[in-house]
Amino acid sequence: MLDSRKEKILKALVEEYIDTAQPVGSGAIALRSGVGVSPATIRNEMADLEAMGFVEQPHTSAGRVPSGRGYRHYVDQLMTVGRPAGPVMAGIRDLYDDRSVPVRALIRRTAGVLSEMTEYTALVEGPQLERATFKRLELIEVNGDHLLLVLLTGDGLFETRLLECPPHIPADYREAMVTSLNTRLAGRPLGNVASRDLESVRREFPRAVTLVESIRGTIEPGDSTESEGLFLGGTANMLKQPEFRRLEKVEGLLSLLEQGRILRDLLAESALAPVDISVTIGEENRYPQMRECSLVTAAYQAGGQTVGYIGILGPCRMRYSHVVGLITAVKESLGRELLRRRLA
Amino acid sequence: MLDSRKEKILKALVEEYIDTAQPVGSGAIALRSGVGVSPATIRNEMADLEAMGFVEQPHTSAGRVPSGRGYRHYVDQLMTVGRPAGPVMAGIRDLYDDRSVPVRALIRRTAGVLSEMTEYTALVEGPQLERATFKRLELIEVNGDHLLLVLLTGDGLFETRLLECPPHIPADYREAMVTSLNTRLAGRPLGNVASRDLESVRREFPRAVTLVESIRGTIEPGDSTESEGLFLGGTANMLKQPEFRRLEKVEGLLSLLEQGRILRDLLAESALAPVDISVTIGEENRYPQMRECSLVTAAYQAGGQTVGYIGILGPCRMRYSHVVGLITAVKESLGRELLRRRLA
DNA sequence: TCTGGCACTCGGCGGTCGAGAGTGCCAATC
DNA sequence: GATTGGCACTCTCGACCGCCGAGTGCCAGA
Repeated sequence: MLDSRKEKILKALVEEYIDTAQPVGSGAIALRSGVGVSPATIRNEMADLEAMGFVEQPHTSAGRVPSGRGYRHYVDQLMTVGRPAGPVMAGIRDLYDDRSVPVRALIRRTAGVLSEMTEYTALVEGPQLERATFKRLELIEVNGDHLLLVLLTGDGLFETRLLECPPHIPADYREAMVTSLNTRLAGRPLGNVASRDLESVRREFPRAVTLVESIRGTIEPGDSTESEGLFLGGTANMLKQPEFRRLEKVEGLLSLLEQGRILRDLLAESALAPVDISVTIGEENRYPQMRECSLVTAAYQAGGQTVGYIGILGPCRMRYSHVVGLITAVKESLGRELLRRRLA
Repeated sequence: MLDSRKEKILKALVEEYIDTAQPVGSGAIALRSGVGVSPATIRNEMADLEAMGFVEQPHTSAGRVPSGRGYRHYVDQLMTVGRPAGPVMAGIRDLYDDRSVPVRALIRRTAGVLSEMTEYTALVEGPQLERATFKRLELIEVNGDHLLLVLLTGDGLFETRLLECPPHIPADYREAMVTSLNTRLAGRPLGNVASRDLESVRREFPRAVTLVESIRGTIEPGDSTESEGLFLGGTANMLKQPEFRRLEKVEGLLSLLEQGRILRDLLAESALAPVDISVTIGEENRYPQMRECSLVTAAYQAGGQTVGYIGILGPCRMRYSHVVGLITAVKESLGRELLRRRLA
């Protein structure tokens, strides 16, 4: 589609624009691209690129700016992604070397570090109950009328919830019920605990129906309208980008970032794509508030299973190659660490 | 200090400015204050108020704007705080009527609702381990080499942590150690678990020293650099305020809001004041990024004990009476709900 | 096919100007 | 003595204007 000189020019143009945030003129490209022709020739090529929809002119007699299509081509074909530099890799490793830090904190820190390293906004979702499998549950007596429910999952996560304990249930009756639940549900994905199983437990232990009901409420993930386990880092970084100097643009964006539910869907959805790292550019985004942004996402795995998602949100004029390299490194380290914590 | 007419004028001026965000002229006050004198008279009074430092003039021939001192006098002496309207109170009650929602989610929602109701930024800190007392701990065997530590506190909170289990400790030896810990620490504030007690347990059960060490790591609150349990709501609301139209002002502010540690200190510190509700206005704030903001804070109690803090951050031109009324209502409801959840 | 030259276009910047809002002061009035 | 209407003055803000510079498109020549 594009001959090699046009590719070089487009690449130089995108990278120059990423650096400067200013429309790029033919002179700058002549210097930077290394194609060795004069600005006049570049101008002709740029007119072609514009006709093909890869670049745009903010107004006559300004330089060119990459269009959505231009960024897309850059991301898909032109950019070269490298491994992050040594010190950066070291920083990522350091993040995960303290084994006593709880998973939550790990995820939170990951978001913080990613946002610092990129100067964009980072979104990291940690392991979620609804993607885990049931391993075992346990009820701990707290006092006469409260029980603490501890739910252990296959990947070493656990969830605890305080339950009101219906009176007059003997401890051994309760234990028997728990044992029954444990054998029936073992290995089940929590996303769809068959209500059939719960039903039979309920029938088997009629005196504990309300208790079973409470347990169901905990292990069946709710409407997930709460954004537990999703962490943002560097939301204020958006304000540093010159494209968001206009307040009205950034306001809608920041409001969107407060909607945990939407962000989670966004992450999960775009990371579904059959590629390692998914990049959604400008107008490709579903939400109008994000039309001037790009979102780079990836799922991370522990033991071959997706356990969470990572995303970086920045302006379309994002340092894609840097971000993609960084996410790749982080997703691997994070996955590895979670696998390491997985219980035998 | 101020005669009653000046007070009326100052009150009208502050309230008009809160409504309009524009410097207030003598005409507007003549209409609003109800003192029944002409604008010319008001002008004379305003000149006095300016000399006394209660109001300022952005430039000659503009209206007046309240100074920090003016706001202070308004908050301390002039404003009338009422109970929030019926529907608002109902909204607050609704927030807490579902007993199955975990405390974390309750706190998060509180922040969300407060920010919506005020259109400012809400900060809510939930009950913290370090302010709780030790009740009991329990170790649950997860598998051969992991234990789940469950720590119950006096106010019905609990904390769980996964520990690596040192090998070759018989279960009954471990249980004995737990029992010993439980009797020694019962009722202790977690903020300062005496290391003397831990020391004797360590001596008593020499084969479990590493385990005791892990437990100590959990129950002694860490450096609390993590901002667990602090929730923000409506940070994007700051951008709606006309005083933050200048990007550079809001950027530092939003960055500050990302520093959980600082916010927690701020909340705890300002809510220490010997009043129910503390108001910190503009220049009174320690951090320069907050010099154009006011912070209204309160501690909330359950059973006479402070368990957390609430704060509302907005522009100096804040609707103080509304905010104070709202915080009062919320802190009572929230405290009541947490007390209700407290274990017998 | 490439290049240098050249006329053209447009946004940004600084300066000027008039309108409008609100003041301070003064003399008259209650 | 307090209050008031009148009036000149000050200052901001938006509109308007012209200049400058960057960058283009096009063309003729290499």
